[in-house]
Amino acid sequence: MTEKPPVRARRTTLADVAARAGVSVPLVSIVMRDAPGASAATRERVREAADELGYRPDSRARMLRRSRTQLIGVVFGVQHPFHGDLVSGLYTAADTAGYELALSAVTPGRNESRAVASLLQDRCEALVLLGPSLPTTELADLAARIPVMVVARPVRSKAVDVVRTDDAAGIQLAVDHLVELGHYRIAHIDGGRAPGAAERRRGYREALSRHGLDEVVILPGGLTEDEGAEAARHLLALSSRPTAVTVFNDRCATGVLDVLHRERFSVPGDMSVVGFDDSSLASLSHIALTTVAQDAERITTLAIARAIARLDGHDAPDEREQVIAPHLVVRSTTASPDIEPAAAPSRGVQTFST
Amino acid sequence: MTEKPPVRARRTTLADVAARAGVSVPLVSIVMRDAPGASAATRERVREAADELGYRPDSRARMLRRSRTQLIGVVFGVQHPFHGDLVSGLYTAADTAGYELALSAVTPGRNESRAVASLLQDRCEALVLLGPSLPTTELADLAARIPVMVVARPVRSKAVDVVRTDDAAGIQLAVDHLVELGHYRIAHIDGGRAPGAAERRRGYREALSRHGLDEVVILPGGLTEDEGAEAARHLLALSSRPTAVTVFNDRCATGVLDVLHRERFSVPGDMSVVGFDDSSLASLSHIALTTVAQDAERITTLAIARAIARLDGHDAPDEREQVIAPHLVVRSTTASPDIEPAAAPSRGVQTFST
DNA sequence: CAGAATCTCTAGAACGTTATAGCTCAGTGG
DNA sequence: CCACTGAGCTATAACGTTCTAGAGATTCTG
Repeated sequence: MTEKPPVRARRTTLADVAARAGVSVPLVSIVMRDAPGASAATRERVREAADELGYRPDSRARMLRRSRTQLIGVVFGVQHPFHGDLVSGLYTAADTAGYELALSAVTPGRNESRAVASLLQDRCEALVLLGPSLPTTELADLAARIPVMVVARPVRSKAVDVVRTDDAAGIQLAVDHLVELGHYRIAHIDGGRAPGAAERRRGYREALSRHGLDEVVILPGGLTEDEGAEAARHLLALSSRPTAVTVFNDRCATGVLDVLHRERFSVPGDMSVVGFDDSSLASLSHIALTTVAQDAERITTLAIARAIARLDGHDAPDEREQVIAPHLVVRSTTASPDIEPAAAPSRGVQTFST
Repeated sequence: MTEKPPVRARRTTLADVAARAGVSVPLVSIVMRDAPGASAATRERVREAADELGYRPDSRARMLRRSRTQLIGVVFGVQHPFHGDLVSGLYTAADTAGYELALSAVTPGRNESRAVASLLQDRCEALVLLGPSLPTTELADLAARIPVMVVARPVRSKAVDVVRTDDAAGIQLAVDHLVELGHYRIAHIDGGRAPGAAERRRGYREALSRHGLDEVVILPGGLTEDEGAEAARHLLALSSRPTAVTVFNDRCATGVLDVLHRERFSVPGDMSVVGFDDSSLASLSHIALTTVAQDAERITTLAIARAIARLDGHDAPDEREQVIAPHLVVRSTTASPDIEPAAAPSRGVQTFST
């Protein structure tokens, strides 16, 4: 019995610290929580003992004892770059409100139902779902058990709260910008069945009609670079070619840009391009995509605030769906259609190649 | 006292199920865990009661009572796309081994220390750190408390386990491929202080000398598209221009490609480019980057297996550092340098622009 | 100086689960 | 008829924390 392989010394607990400091267990708890009820001298002594033993509170036991777990569950897609921005924002919002976050990822081998189930086992008090693809009925069922915040997807059910960008207004900003520059043949590359795509399509139509333009050109696109590239080829094949295009998102727009470059079109000389998301892609200096920025910070702040309001019993029905205004970030892929770029070797090449 | 605002019905517990089924609490526990010690008839009855009440086990209480939490903590960067692949792999590996994962993200406002601290509070049994930037001493301190697996970064300390790709071998694969195609002026764009960069640099040097090539060209690069673009401009300005280049990672390589296209260079006609990571970027049809693929599935499987081995008390010192062989994915950005592409309008343009 | 208020601390119970030990009852073998 | 076995179930005690109630000491108040 000289060797005990997995000896794994028991974690130090409040009881260990209490014994070392010569006080009771609850008093140590009081000190560790900075709760009132201990003298300064004792606090000092207890803290010292805790440090010496390397004490770390056990959040499982803590949450078990408290009625409130102060835990908000987040379901996010591990592939989607914009979810990264949202998760960052959620962390800071939750932190300032004194809540913790429990992350549960959706991966190719782990669907949303599993992700949600694990968060329910962890006894989260509320759930934040980023761009969920669960059917509305399941979302409603879930919301019967626990407050549910859906981010970046419109949901018809009244059971769940929604925080999302005003997609229609975003595209309208883009069209306004293009019209102001002098464009009047403006196309839209679509996101298909993706969350928000229908709204953006609608915004495009409305903006055009508001400006008295009737040449509606909607091309099937998608969420990825490949789908954008495909759409761009169709765009260039049109008989009366538009001078500008609004694209469902930045990834898709990057695919469009790539095809334009390969086909020797100058951007923005021959074609202005506007994306959507203001993802890290867009701000890259060699892409410099003009794009519609979603206010991730505001979205996440509101989602957390609303979740906490629900937990506190404040149900404001008028805030069930919060639609956040986006803003336009103008970079280098948009310009007036009639101005010939001063030093644009590509312009000549385009003439050469057509 | 007619209204109780946050009434929030208490979760159903084992006791509720037990009362409904007319049995004791421990028996319900036995049934829910599929443990031996209950008759088939009783199991049926208990399960029925549990379903009716919508019972969900409380993982906090469960983990508190068990000595083992069966929980592995993962620290990952929310920005880094490759971490997404790794997280996916970790989920499936942990799942098949009967472990749960606790995710903790590193964001601009949440550093690695905080991410680790929160996992320690959750009483994870082991930690998996993806490409951590913590100093070696802190990693060693951490490893004194809990088994630590470092993924995708070489660490000198013997305290932590490491699972990583053989970066040097990866670049050597790339160089071998290029030499085979007939290249002999091959440059390398560097990753600076990034994890793995030093190894890749070394692999480049060794591969060149193995092939008897002495024209070592190492250009400062980085992890991002912008840094790749910058490096590409330096590359093109070289007096005796290389015909091929190996780049630190795919993002950086994308920046290189973009500058090459803008400057009217044909890829692979005028310049072959090889990336590293086989990220989703590389496989996009309009980029089609030849690249060195890291075996994410194998890396994650080994990391989980090793963590569990540690927990079971098996410490195999010879497996402290596991170096995984990468493989080359050949796409369309590499070709022989002397073959003029058949239909390459850009070739003429390049001549035109130089 | 009595009584009240305040401060500092402790005892004990509780959160929801599971491990351990023990109970009951049928069946079995001597 | 008794001891024994084993299956099926229950009582009790933990896990580590925090809440409630209250004890003892000190200070304040009139």
